[in-house]
Amino acid sequence: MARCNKTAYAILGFISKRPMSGYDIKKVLERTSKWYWAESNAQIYPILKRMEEKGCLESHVDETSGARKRRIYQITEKGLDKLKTWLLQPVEPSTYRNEFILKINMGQHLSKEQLVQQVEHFHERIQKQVKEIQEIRNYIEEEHKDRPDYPYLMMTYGYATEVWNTKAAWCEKTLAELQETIS
Amino acid sequence: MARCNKTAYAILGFISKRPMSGYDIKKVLERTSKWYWAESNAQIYPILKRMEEKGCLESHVDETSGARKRRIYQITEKGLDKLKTWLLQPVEPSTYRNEFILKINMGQHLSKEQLVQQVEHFHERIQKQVKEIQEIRNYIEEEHKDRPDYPYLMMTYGYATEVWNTKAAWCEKTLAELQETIS
DNA sequence: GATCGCATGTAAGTGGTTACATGATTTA
DNA sequence: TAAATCATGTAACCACTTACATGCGATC
Repeated sequence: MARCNKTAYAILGFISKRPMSGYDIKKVLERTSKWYWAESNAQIYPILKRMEEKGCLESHVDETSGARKRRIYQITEKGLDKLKTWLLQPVEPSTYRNEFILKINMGQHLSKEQLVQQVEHFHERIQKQVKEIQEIRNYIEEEHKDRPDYPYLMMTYGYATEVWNTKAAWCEKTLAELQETIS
Repeated sequence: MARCNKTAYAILGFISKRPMSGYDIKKVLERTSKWYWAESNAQIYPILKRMEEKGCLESHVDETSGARKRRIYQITEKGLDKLKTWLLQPVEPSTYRNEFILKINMGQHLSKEQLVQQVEHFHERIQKQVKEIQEIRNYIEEEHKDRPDYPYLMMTYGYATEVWNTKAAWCEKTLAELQETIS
């Protein structure tokens, strides 16, 4: 598994939940998963084609859909096999790139006020994300309790809530510390 | 700032702390920063060259070093200006790619035992990282209290400790939940 | 004299983003 | 009829990784 295209497996995984078009995948990712996985159109469409050629997906055109016709993809036996094999592989650390922490690390080159601004901006972003995650979580708890992946969705949203809240708490603590040294 | 090469700024930032060779940068990143920033040699060396051409860095060969001679880079006025300008820019969300959470999300395709294995493996990794971070933090607290960036290092290690501990706690909670539903 | 660590580097290829093109249908 | 939304797609370019090449000096 030196170089397995994770994006392809991600797409396979989302389609395994229900048949979808490329457009659907983009929407679903944006709405429910952008805090842990994102894709651009330029990735999605070529991968869908490639995976159909390989026999991991099959598709049909949805004649009932308006506007331009949608091509709906669904996972095949072979695709599901491949997905399951991948899911079993232990997750090895990939290169982290935390630009915010990098900038804090270089804090000596900024004034206290500038640092405070950076942290406040990050804090606002985190809080917005916490809110968004909470909203989707509530929606799923109310409308999708019977989904087969319901417990796993709750696990991931639980992870997000706890980790993001910790980040927010760190911001508050750090801002308080910075405030003290300014005055 | 549509497409500013963050890697270049990261390298500039680390060199701003003290003059270093490409080799040093790699070592320092690996030892102290790999939990939030990593680079490969194939990135570092060409970027060093390019930034010297642009006048952001200047270099000399260290004649005293054994083996192959080391080329030491240090930041210029221009480089420091560029770095500071970049540090002021607010950090916009970049595409997250959390393979572990992705796999948990697809948990319906795994058996409980397989899921437990995944979480345990992740847990071990997180714990190892927490320990590593703690070790470097202690080392810096004991040996580098007088560094100008000391308070900023502590902020970043504080962030790491809290966030990673939250991840570990989530693993423990999740494993307990999974254990219950198995037996 | 083999091997390890220091030190710098490159070729080839993959992965990914940005920005744009296209065109149909619905809504204002 | 203009604008928005649905829907699919591509060209060009940049970022990044893997794997390897090179070669010196110290150590075993």
